Amino acid sequence: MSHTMGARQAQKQQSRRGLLDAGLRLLEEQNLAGLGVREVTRAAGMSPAGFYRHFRDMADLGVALVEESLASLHVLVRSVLEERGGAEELIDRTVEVIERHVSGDRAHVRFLARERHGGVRQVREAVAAELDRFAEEVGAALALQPAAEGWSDEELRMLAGLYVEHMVSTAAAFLEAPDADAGRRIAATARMQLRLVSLGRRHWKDG
Amino acid sequence: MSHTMGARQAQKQQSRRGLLDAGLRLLEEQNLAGLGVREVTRAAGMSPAGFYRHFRDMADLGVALVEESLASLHVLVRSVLEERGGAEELIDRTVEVIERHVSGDRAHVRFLARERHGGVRQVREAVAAELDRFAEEVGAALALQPAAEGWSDEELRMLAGLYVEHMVSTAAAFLEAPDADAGRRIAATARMQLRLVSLGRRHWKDG
DNA sequence: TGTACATCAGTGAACGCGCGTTCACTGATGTAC
DNA sequence: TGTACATCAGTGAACGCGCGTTCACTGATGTAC
Repeated sequence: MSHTMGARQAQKQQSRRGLLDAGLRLLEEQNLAGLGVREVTRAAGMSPAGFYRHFRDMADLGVALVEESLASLHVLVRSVLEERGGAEELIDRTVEVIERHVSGDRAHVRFLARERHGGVRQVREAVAAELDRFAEEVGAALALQPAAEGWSDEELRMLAGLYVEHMVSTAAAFLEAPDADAGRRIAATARMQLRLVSLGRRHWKDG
Repeated sequence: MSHTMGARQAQKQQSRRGLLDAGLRLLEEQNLAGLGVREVTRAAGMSPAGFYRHFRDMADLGVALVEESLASLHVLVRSVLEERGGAEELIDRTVEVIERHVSGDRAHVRFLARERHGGVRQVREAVAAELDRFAEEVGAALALQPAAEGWSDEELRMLAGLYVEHMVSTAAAFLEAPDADAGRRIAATARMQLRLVSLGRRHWKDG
């Protein structure tokens, strides 16, 4: 990954990207478990044997895709958490950011949704581990807010989990939206749901 | 399905069940898209060609599994909706029912979680349609509660959607729980989340 | 009840095919002097 | 800078294998009389 990379390494990186991109594209319409070495190399314009210079097998390629999928999600979460402003604007921005992310990086989001409960254990575990890290990150950010006064770690984790789950299922819903109108309805629903959660949060320490 | 079924039809039904059961078992560890005709018939003790007396192809078998998976989920939703009692007991019972359902019908629940965003369009659409029906059913039940006074249809649908999503993700979490202790933590978190949603609901019409 | 014919769930063999993986290879890139 | 050797990403052919699907069949069940 160093910038002092020889021509050979640079070419190898490029081939690897070619395989990952071809895989990602093919995975929009099928499962990782059903994806073949020959299929990916064909789509990437490489001979089948070449695959093994980059990955041990398909699961290995899958794990690499999880890593880059979640790297891009990390950017999203950060940008939501760094938002400032009142609760309403924060909710609007959050839903906007999710929608934009899904439309800008469809393939990665679809891959995550599909393989999160998919048939390849290593990949499932990689996704679960990363989502847990998100929830932690979100929990840490929540802890810094004044509204979190008096909340225990457990309570913060539970709230963070609720937000992460909501984010994931909203993203999945956007993914399936057949047209712009459906997208608008999903966004409206997601905003209301976040508002309801926000209300619950505000009154958590009342009763 | 009539009780006046000849021996021939009864045997055919039994073979069909054998295929469905074998498929369901194999699908605990892999995707529908990766499941083979030969694999299923082998597990069911039938010759490969026999498969075609029952299903057109694997997607067809998958759709049949969605139907029975959701029939069993329907029972669960009904039993939750028919609960009476205070909010706290209702929440406790809901989480209990979900946990019991997951441990009693693991294979069906896993199948739904896996194929909901899986690689077979027909199956994905069947699952989505059924989950929508659930949300409607839940919404209709919510509308009958005194707490729903003044709520618009849209608001009720949004709340029902939140509950259904929460149910699904809680079920998926139970599925992955490695031991009883993890199960207890998941249940505790789910209860708190439902309590928070319940609070939000109570104050929805305040502001 | 008995007989003759019809139905059809399940069989077993056969087909052509694409798969994952291996192997010795080639030739461009890298390195030592 | 030039030369001789080493490295190694990618090739193309080959392998054995299990796949989905078809087909003519068998024999138990169903039906008509």
